[in-house]
Amino acid sequence: MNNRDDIVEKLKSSGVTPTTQRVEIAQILFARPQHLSAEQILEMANEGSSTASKATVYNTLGLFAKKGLVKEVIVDPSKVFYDSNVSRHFHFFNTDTGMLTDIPVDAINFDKLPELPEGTESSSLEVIVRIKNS
Amino acid sequence: MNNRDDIVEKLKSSGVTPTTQRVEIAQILFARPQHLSAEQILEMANEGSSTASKATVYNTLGLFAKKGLVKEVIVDPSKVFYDSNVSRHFHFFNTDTGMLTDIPVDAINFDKLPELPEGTESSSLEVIVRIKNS
DNA sequence: TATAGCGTTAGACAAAGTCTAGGAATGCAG
DNA sequence: CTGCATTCCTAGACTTTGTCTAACGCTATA
Ligand SMILES: [Mn+2]
Ligand SMILES: [Mn+2]
Ligand SMILES: [Zn+2]
Ligand SMILES: [Zn+2]
Repeated sequence: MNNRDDIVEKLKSSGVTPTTQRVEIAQILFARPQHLSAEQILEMANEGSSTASKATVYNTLGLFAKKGLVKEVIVDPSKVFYDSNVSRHFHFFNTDTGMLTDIPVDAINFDKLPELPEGTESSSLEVIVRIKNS
Repeated sequence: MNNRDDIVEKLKSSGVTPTTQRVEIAQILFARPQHLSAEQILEMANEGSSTASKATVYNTLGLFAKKGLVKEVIVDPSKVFYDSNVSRHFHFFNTDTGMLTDIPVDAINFDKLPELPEGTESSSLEVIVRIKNS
């Protein structure tokens, strides 16, 4: 999922018109499974010759999230992380370093889960293990 | 844990000097198990005759969190919730309403948990079930 | 009464994110 | 080709949550 054409296809098949800026941002995100903040993506998008404005980066990340291309991870009170790994998994968050790392889905097993409140449906189940350097 | 004297005792026994403002904020929080944002607490603290500044509210919440009197819950990208229930439990977060509700500890059971990365120790294990109205 | 230490305060400041209004690109219809 | 509608992008103003600073208050102790 690395070259420009694959990315264009990926966007199209999610119903996202592949504009220059969106493809650029997608290339940054989908280069590998990773957790990036909007500000990091903005900076990376403006390193090479191509550019993208702050508004476009935020709009695009919002759009990608809505289309299921990335997942928002909310663990740091000061910024949202965008996760290019949308398969089911969990997270370690190191509060000393601010680093977010994956916990593979099979490293955790539930043998009991709660019933949802009346009139609601689940949109995600997140497990966050907060860690610190010992 | 409701009258002024109990609260003063609770603060003292956690090593927190019970100043007027801290007692006021503690009374708001410990009236019942609840999830309040800093802005809500600031507003509530300034409803009656007593007052507390923004800086003091944030300082106090940070101090309470450090002393284990409240727990910060990070689920909403725009604000931190302070949880006056510090016993082990988990959360539903309704993304439609912004409401945070408790999941009792015994409603979830793990039969497998991940090993921590080298050189780290766990400071908390959070489960957040994001829900929406159906 | 002097001094020290801690706590509180107003308001400036910082950082993440949103919004607005206009301009650029694109894709048709005439 | 030209005009027009639609979608997208953009700079920069703005909002919100939270932090910081510098001065001031309060209390205890000598
Ligand atoms: Mn924040
Ligand atoms: Mn935010
Ligand atoms: Zn991840
Ligand atoms: Zn709770």
